[in-house]
Formats: sequence, C-alpha cells, structure tokens
Amino acid sequence: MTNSTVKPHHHGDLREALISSGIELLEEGGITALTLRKCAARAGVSHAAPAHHFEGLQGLIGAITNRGMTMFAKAMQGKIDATDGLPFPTLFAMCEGYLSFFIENQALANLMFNQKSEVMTTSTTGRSNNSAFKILVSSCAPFKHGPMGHQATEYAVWSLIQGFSHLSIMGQISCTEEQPQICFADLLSILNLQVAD
Amino acid sequence: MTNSTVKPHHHGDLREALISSGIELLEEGGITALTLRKCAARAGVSHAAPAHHFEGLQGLIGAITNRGMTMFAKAMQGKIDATDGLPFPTLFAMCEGYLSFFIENQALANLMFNQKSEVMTTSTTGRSNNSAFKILVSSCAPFKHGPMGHQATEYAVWSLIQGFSHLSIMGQISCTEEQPQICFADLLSILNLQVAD
DNA sequence: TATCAAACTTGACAGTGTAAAGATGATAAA
DNA sequence: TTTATCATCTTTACACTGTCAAGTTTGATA
Repeated sequence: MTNSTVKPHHHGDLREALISSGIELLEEGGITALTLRKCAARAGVSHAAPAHHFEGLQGLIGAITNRGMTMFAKAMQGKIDATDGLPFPTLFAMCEGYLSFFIENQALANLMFNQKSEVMTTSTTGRSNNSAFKILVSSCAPFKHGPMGHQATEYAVWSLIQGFSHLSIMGQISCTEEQPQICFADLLSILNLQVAD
Repeated sequence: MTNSTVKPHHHGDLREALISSGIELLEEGGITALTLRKCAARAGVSHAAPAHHFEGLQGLIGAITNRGMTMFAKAMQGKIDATDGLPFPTLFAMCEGYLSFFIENQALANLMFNQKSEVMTTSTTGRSNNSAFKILVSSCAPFKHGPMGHQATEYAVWSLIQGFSHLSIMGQISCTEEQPQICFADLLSILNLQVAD
C-alpha cells in the first residue's frame, strides 16, 4: 500500500461511515442525539471503535463540520450555477443557497456555526480550505466597495445572510415561512450595493 | 403568607441561586460546563434539588435564557440612554449594546440564541415579554421604511447585528478585534437607512 | 508461513440527567 | 403550645454518556 488511499481492514471505511451516522443522528434528534456510542452502534461497531478515528467527540464534531462545509459550499454553488452569472442574480443565488442549507440541515448548520474548528476560523489555512468562504467572497467581488474595501462588503453580506438564516431556523423571524427566500430579497435590497463600473 | 413573595424554606432562594450558578458555570467553562449537578453543588444543595424548581436541564436553560434576556435588554438600553436620542446615534447604540453583550457573555448569548424557548419566539406572548425585542423595534421606528413596511427594516438591522455578533464571537470575522464596534459602524453604513420626514 | 501494526472489542470508571421514595422544617390550623 | 400539612430538599438508584486500558482480531507485508 504505497498510494495515499488508506484501505481499512475490517469495516470498509468506518471513518466516513461514522461521520454519515453523526449527520443522520443530528438531523433526526438534534445536537443532544449526537453521541459517539450511537454513531458507533449505527455503523455497526463497538462503542469504543470511534476512538481510533477521531480524537473524542470533539474530533468527530470537527469532522462533521468539515463534511458539512463541503455540503454547504455545494448548496451555494448549485444555486449560482443556475443563474446567468450576472452580479445581482449571483449574489442572491449565493444567499439563497446559504439559507436553503440552514433550513434543510438545521442541526448541522447550527453545529457548524457554533464551532471554532479550523475551517470555521479566520486563519489563513482555514480560509484556504474553505470553499464556502471563497464563494461568498467572489459573489461580493463585482460590487462597488466603500472606503473600507471589499472586506466590509463581504462582512455586511455575510452578517446579513448569517443572521437571517440563523434567526429563521430558530423561529425568531417569520415573514413567509414557506418561502423565506422571498422575504430575504427585501432585506438584501436594503443593502446599498451597486455593480462596479 | 398571603402576599405573592414566596419565602422558601431551606435555602432562601434556590431558584435564583441556581440560575446565577448556571450563568457562572456557562461563562467559566462554556456550554459543556453547564450541568444540573454542578449548579446544585455550587448552590450548596444536593444534586436532585433543582428538579423541584425547573423541569429538568431544559427548564433551567429556559430560566437562564429569561435572565439573560433582561441582561441583554439592559445592555442595549444602557447604551441608548447615553446618547442624545437622535435616530442614528440611538440605532448605533442599540447595536453597540447588542454586540457588547455577545462579547462579554459569549456562552450565555450563544445559549440564548440557540434556544427556541417562549421569549425567543415570534409568539405574541413571547414578544410582549421580550423588552429586548421592543428596544430593537423602537430603534428602527424613526427611519423610512420600504414597500415591505417597518418589519423589513427591523429584520434587516436585526439580521445584520445578530450575524455580525455571532460571527465575531465565533472568531469567524476579524476586523478590529479590540473594538469591533468601529468595524460594525462601516457595515451599518452600507444599510440604506434614512430618517423619516 | 510468520510477523506485526492497524482496526476493533471488552471491560471498567467517573459524570451526567432523571425518577422514586424518604427526611426535614416552615407554616397554618387546632 | 401542639399538631397537621406540604413544599423543600436528600438519599438512593438506574440508564446513558465519554474516555481509558487492556486484550483480540484482521490483513498486509516480509
């Protein structure tokens, strides 16, 4: 075995199976349902098996966060790919994907954004591994930036969609429960954004 | 004892003491440090005593959320009271108090806003008991509202400051770490707000 | 075939929430 | 003052959790 793809012995690919089980449990019963022992049981292994793949529960949560981030990026990119590529439709599609991911993966989204793991941090390595963050940045790029530069635009858009998504799934905001995307469009229009020359 | 102030028998006021202990534990060791048994120990009672005052751990968390909401409202109102009362300074002060509370009570703020308890809900009774929400609404009132009315303005401001506060304490946003209020001012200026005639 | 390291199991332990039943003590009625 | 009552709190018990240590199995390699 000289290549980099590690072929496990017994289970097949326990590490990935445990992550999948974890996400399932998360969506079925929320954060309190996510336990190492239940993940192990669902993957058909003993309760101590996960210890050989993750550094405790926190390690599994970190791995789940990583998996979640690729799902998250895919959700946003999928919406963006369905547009004509113009600045405003692209920005809105990005936000649409952001919000959709939160609604369709409530517990997972909450777990991810209440985490201070590597990919969720402002660290350079975290950012370079975070394609979701890159999508956000590139969606904001075509617009005029104020005196504080592109970062202020990015943070404004990010804060707005993050806050809206979070408050929505927490039931603290209720405009149109069926289609909150429509409601968010009004909020986005309050932002003073103009396409750069 | 015909008046409404209940005088407890043994402890004095165990219920409030447990809430205080809970908030302490929360700030000292984060959400994982908040356990019924530790709260009980800190209050000097047996581990099963809390059951007579709260419906399990979830009940205690609800009570902590309520206590936290009054602290939260006080933080915002305090900043507002120090202004001249004009619309923009008042709005900014409200946001300043919002952010300050998150920074100074990270674990508590996280607990509160990851909760679907009564006060945090869009229900009428929840809203009427939530002075923090009223402060937000009144801070947004003086401004011109778009075609979607005052609610769109409120949700835009709320989402922006909630998202920014949340991402800040999670270390996912870093403009000026010492004084993030200054950074938020730039974001708030991107919002297209004008004082109504 | 023998070796050996990785993958997994077994057993144990301290914490946790929660329930049931008993003890305590403040209040109110006698 | 004495007694009865009941909310308050304690004790005991149980299932579940994360984590550790030791043993066992497995499959690739020599």
